[in-house]
Amino acid sequence: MRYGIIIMVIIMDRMNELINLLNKYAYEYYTLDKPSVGDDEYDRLMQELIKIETNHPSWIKVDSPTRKIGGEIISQFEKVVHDVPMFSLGNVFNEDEILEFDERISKVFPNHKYVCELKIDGLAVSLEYRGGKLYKAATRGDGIVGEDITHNVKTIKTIPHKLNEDVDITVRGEIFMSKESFNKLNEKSIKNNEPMFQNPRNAAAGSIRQLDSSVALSRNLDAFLYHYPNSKFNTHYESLSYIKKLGFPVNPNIILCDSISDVISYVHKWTEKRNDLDYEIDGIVIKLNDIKMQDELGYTAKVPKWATAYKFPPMQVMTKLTNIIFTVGRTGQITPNAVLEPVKVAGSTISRATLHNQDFCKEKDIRIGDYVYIYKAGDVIPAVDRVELKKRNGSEKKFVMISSCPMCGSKLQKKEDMVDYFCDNVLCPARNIESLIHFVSRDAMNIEGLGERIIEDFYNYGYIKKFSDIYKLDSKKEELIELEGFGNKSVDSILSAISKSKENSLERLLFALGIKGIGSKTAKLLAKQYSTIDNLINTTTDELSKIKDIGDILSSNIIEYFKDEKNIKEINELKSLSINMIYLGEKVIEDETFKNKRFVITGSFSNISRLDLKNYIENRGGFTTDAVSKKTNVVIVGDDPGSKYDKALSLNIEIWNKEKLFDIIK
DNA sequence: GCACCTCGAGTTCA
DNA sequence: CTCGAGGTGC
Repeated sequence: MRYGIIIMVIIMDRMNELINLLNKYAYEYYTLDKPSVGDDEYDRLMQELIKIETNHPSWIKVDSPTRKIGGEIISQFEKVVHDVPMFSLGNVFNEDEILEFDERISKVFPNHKYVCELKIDGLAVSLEYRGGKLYKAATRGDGIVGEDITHNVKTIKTIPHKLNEDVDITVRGEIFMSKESFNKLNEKSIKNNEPMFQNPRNAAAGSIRQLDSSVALSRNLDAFLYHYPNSKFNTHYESLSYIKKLGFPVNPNIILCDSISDVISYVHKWTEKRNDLDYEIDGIVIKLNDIKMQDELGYTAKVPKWATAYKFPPMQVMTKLTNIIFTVGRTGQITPNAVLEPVKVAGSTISRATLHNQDFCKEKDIRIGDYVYIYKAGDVIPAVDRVELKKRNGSEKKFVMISSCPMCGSKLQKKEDMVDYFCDNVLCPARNIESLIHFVSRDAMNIEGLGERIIEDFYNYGYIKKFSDIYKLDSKKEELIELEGFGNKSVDSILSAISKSKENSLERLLFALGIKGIGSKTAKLLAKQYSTIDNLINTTTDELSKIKDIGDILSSNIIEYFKDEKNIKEINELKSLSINMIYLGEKVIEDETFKNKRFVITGSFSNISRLDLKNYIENRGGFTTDAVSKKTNVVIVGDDPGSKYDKALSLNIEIWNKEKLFDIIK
C-alpha cells in the first residue's frame, strides 16, 4: 500500500515536470527561432503527459498544455475569459468555393451585400475599453479564454489609450509587424549575432509574448481593428466607420460589395497586389454586411456561417534549376531530382525537389538551366510547378533520361508500358543501403537511433551488409565504440533498440523485408492471414490470389521472393538470431463511433501525433486510408489541412474538426 | 475494358 | 503530397 502511494507521488511529480517543460518549450517555440528541443521530443513528452492524464483524469490542471487548443500555450500571462467568444473563420480556396459560399447565403437572403477585408497575417486581439480608456487587451487563445497582454498592447502606437468618446466597448482586430519593421529587426539580429525570426507573424507573436513590455515597444508593432461584437449598428460597414471615428486604426482597403462578382474582382486585385503592401496578408475575408442577417445565419460548431476567409494559393517562388540528378531507391527505382539554387519558400530554404519520373519532366519540358516555380505541396514537400519560359536563353539543356545506374553503372531496365526505370543489380550499393534504411525505419522494425547516416557509414565500414548483420552488431561492440562520433552510451542505446526490435510482430518483419509491392498495409493483411512466416513461405499463388486485395501480380511477387534461396537463407539466419516471426495480433476495443468506418486524417494536431491518432482509430475497429473518396466516412481535419479537406467538402463527407475530435477521444 | 479506389514508393527540411 | 501501378467490380 505504502509502495503504491510512493509511486503515485512519483507519477504526479513527473506530470508537473512535464507540464513545466512543455510550457517552456512552447514558449521558446513562439519566441525563439531555434527552440531547445525539436518537434519529435516535444511530441514524445506530450504523449507521456497525455498517458498520465488519461490514467488520472482528476489530476488534470488548468494550465496543462493538453488543455489548450491550437497551440496557444503559455501560462505566464493572466487568463482572460472573452465575454463573446472569439471565433475563427472557415476557409475557401478558389473561386468556385467562394460562389458556393455565396449560394448558401443567397438561398436564405436573396438580397445582401458583403464587406471584403484583407486578411492580415498577425495575431488576433481583443481590446476592451471602459469609459473610453483602454482597460484590457487579450489574445484569442482558444477562443474562449485568452491571455492578458495589456502591458504589451499599450506599447503599440496606433492603438489609442483613450477614445474620442467615453464609451464602454470591446473591439477585435489583428496585431502585426510591418515588413519594414521586420526587416529592420532581423538586420539588427544579424548584427548582434542573435537568432532571426522566420517571418513577420512569428516576430509579432514573439514580441507580444514578452513579459517585459520594453521589448514590444522596440519592436514597432501595429494593428488594424475589424470587428465590433454586439454592434449597435445595422451593418458591419457602419460599425467599422464608427470604430474608425472612435480613433481605432481601420484598414483603408476595406470595401462594400453589392454582388459576389465585386467580391471576386476584389480577390483578384489583391492576389496581384499583395506584395505591394507593407504588411503580409494571407487571404481575403468576406463578411455578410447586414448584422440581422448574420445573427439569423448564426454559427456552425465553430465558425460563423455568414463569413469566410479566402486563402491565397500557396506561395510560389522562382529559382534556377542548376542540375538534374538521379537517385536510386531501395527497389532500384530511379528518380530524377531537381537541384535548385537555394530559395526561401514559405519559411524554409529549398535546394532540392523531386521530379518524379521522366514523363513528368518531359510533360513540363523541364531543362537544366531553366527558371522554375517552386511551391510547397501541402505546405511541406517542395515541388516544381512549371517552367518560366520567358527566362529561357537557349543555353538550357534538354532533359535526358540516363541509361545506366548512377551508383553501380549497370544498365537500367524499363518494362514496356511502365514509366519508371530500374536498376536491377541486387548488389547495387545504393539499393542495399536503401533496403537497410527501410528495414530499420519506423513502420518497419522501428530501430530507434539507427538512422540513415549511421546505416550508410556501417555499410561502408562493412559492419552491416545484410539485415542479419544488424543483429550481430553486439559482438562488435568494442570496435564500434572506437569509431568517431560513437561512445559507450550511444552504442549501448543502439544495441538495446536493436534487441528490442526482435520482439516485433510478424507484419513489421514482412514489411521490413521489402518484398516488391508489399507495404505496411498488405504486410499486416498477410500476417493476420498466415500467423507465421512459415505458413506464408509454404503457400501457393492460388491461395494468395484468393485473398481480397491481393491479385496475380502481388501473389507471384511473394512466391518469387520466397523461392529465392538467398532470401530463405537470410530468413533462417534471422530466425537463429531469435527474431520473432509470429503475428502477435492486436487488441481491439469495440467502439461504435469508430467500428467499420473509414477515416482520413489531414492536417496536424497539437496534442496527438497522426500516427497515434491512426492507431487509436484502428484499435477501435476503424480503418484509416490516405485518400478521400466516396467510401470515406469521416475526414478528420487538423491545422493547415491539405487538399483532402476540399475534397471532403465537395463530396459532402462528415468532417471532424479538432474540437469534435477531442470531444470524442477526450 | 474502364472507372474508381487503394496502396506503395519516393520525397524535403530542420 | 504526388505520382504510378495494382486490384476490384461493373
